[in-house]
Amino acid sequence: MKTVLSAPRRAVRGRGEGAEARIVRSIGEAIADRRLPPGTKLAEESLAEVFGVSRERVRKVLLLLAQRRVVTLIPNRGAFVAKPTAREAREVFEARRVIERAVVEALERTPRPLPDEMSAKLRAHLAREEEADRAGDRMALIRLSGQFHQLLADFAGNATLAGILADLIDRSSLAIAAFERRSSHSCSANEHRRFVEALEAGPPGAAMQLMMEHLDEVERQLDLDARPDGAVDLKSIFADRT
Amino acid sequence: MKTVLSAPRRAVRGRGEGAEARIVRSIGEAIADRRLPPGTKLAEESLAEVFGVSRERVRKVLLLLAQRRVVTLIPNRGAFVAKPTAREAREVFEARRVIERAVVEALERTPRPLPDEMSAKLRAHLAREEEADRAGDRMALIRLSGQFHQLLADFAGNATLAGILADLIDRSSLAIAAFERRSSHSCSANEHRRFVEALEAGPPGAAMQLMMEHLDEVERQLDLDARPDGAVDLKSIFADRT
DNA sequence: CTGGTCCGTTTTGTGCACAATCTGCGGCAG
DNA sequence: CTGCCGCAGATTGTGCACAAAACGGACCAG
Repeated sequence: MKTVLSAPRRAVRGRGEGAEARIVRSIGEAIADRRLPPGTKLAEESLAEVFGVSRERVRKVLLLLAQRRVVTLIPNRGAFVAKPTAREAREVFEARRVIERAVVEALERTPRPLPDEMSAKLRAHLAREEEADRAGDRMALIRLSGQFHQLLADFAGNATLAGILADLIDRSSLAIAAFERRSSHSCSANEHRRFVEALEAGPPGAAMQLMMEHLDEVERQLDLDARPDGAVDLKSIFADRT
Repeated sequence: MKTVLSAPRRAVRGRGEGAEARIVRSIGEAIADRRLPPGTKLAEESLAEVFGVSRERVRKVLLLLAQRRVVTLIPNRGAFVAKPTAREAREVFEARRVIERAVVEALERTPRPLPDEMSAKLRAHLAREEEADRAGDRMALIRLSGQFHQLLADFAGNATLAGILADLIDRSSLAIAAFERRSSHSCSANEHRRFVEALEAGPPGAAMQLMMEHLDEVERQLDLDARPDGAVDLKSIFADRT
């Protein structure tokens, strides 16, 4: 008699091998999309209910997200969507410039014309961005904008760097959510298209130039001198009083 | 009557707020020092006993280390000291070049002469490296070598980048442990001293040049064409057989 | 009205017990 | 002798129960 074949047990709500990865992605996307603004409390019980898993699984997920600095864990208080400081925001953008410079350098080293697959994926992505732009779907535009940079990093061929950049992109979203000016309307789609065109047919260095300006532009649209909502730093306000 | 002041409860073995951080550091250092070579099994029960904490705390620590790619978690098999592939090793060194280039650029932008504190700390560190070198204390030399790069990153003033580099340095240690040539003797102390001298008094760009050569040299001392111990890639060996 | 204390409720933290899975060894059929 | 099956022991995974801590409102004194 054979041992009972272990029946595949996937259908159960929220279980299985990749359940944690799924929840991490789900929460991560919600944060990147700004559906969960910085400072939002992430109660374990609620999340467990929403995703149909046990509380300890949620706890594990929150620990992972905290490691990526996307959520902040305060002992005995719980988990909150991270609210970066102005300093941290600047550092994140600086780090992005450092890494994306290397990404673009790698891309500029690939022989022209670009491989068909790369070119096709880039153009398909641009199309989706412009589609979202026309439709006025701001949320989709934000997500796609991040994915564009991620796509470039993937093509650069260094998975380690790409992984680091992925975190930084998520944290950029957080910084933008925390410091965005009321009036700002980043037309990333446009700048992305110009970058791809420069990469495919521009003179050497043109793509790099555009990318650096693009990143500067995104950062410049933030109001990094203002304090993030409700987090007035009393210490700095009274620092020079006697 | 006031509420009872919460008595400090630190003395208990392994407990308290920072217990996990302590264990993470402890295991991290052991790995960086190569006392725990790649592939070593990290059994939960044993670690719990060693550090005098419960198994679930160890479990949490292992999850954190896994996130940093310093240990590998295999479902239902346990935790092992990570054994990087040759490709991953190359990627890590590439990523280090990218980040440390930015670090050195920042350092070269600081006005000369260097601030006293920076200069003093660098020289103190060099002294310790040379001391370890003379004493033939290879383990200390390895640890100090990593700390040197960490020190530079801290001075560069971007804590985010410094944190990313910290992970990469740990992973470099793993790569070195996995791929080091028998005969290699990296005289990092020497190269570090020359770098500091160039940074303090050399012409612009000299320090950068030395740092890039130094990183290349470290990577070149690895045998990245050999397979890591015992992990023969059967697929590639039989790839061209019919 | 202000400030403070107390206490019930809610939320987070931790240990424990049990379930699931893997590993190694011994026995047995061919 | 070889290969396979199955069992025993050890190790990891997960849910649960309880402990600890924080929040919020009520109450009260000044």
